[in-house]
Amino acid sequence: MKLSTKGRYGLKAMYDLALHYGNEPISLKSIAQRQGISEYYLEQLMAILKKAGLVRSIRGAYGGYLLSRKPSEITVGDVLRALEGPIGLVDCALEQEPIKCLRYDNCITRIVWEKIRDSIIKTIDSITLLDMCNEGRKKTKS
Amino acid sequence: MKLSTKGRYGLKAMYDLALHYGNEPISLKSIAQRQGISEYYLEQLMAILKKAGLVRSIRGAYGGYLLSRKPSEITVGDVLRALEGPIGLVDCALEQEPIKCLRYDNCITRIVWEKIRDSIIKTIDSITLLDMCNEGRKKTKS
DNA sequence: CTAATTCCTATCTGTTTACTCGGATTTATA
DNA sequence: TATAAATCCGAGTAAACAGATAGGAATTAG
Repeated sequence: MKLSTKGRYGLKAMYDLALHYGNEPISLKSIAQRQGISEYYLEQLMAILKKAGLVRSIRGAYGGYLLSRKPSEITVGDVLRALEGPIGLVDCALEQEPIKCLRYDNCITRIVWEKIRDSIIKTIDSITLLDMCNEGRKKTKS
Repeated sequence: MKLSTKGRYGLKAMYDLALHYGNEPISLKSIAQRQGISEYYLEQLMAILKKAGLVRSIRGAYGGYLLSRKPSEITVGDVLRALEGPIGLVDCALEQEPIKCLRYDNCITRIVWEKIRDSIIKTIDSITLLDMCNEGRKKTKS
């Protein structure tokens, strides 16, 4: 039941961008260094996030990445869906286009997976990048 | 964010055993056939469930497996923990013995993973095998 | 004694993950 | 305009893992 590094690293990177929201674009290299991630690998994740419309990029010297919306308007769910695909612990209980096996209609375990999925969705859709930034500020104060 | 077949198949098997609770032991072969699972593979899962104390076995002809407690006293969480290990989407946010990286104390994303984990835990610990049986009865009636 | 069954351990194969690399393109600035 | 700093793009790879298979020993009801 583990998340891949896509989701893990991706949220770190998005949080990093959120902390710098409003300033100049942030380079891949600096994000990778701060967050302890392989730069080359992160590059691929940013491409996915860009395609999903969560970040935009500026090429060339002094270029980098920016959030394409305010931190308050990007949820953890947005990030995870972009990187990990539709939410769900099993293919027959994905939030979108569940893959129906032969036993689909009579399957009781499926109902369990759907309940778990819904609790995950409720949580990830309720946390924004801004929430995370505020949480971070609380920490450094104390 | 996918569950392995351990958890998937394991819960199916446990549900199957719950449906037959109170009767003679159920053979691996019959569970595998009803649930559409490889018999040999299921064997390994049952060994894990047995070691975890969730089922007991009777060897020899006409032997098989039985729940070691009443369906009302076994939760989905019990089954998943036995088969998948401590709950958590990332190693630094496991419910038991989280693996602390260097950034552990200052890591904000970790807090997110913990919230998701807690919502999963709340759900899986609130559903028992009996609940699943009742759900199944509802379905066949309608 | 026989057939049915669990128990135990080992092995295999395909897929996925996480990462690396090389080079093309863009662009701010000196 | 030259240069360095970036993003962009596609390919390749090693290790880990999932899922399954197999063979044979031990147990037991009939």
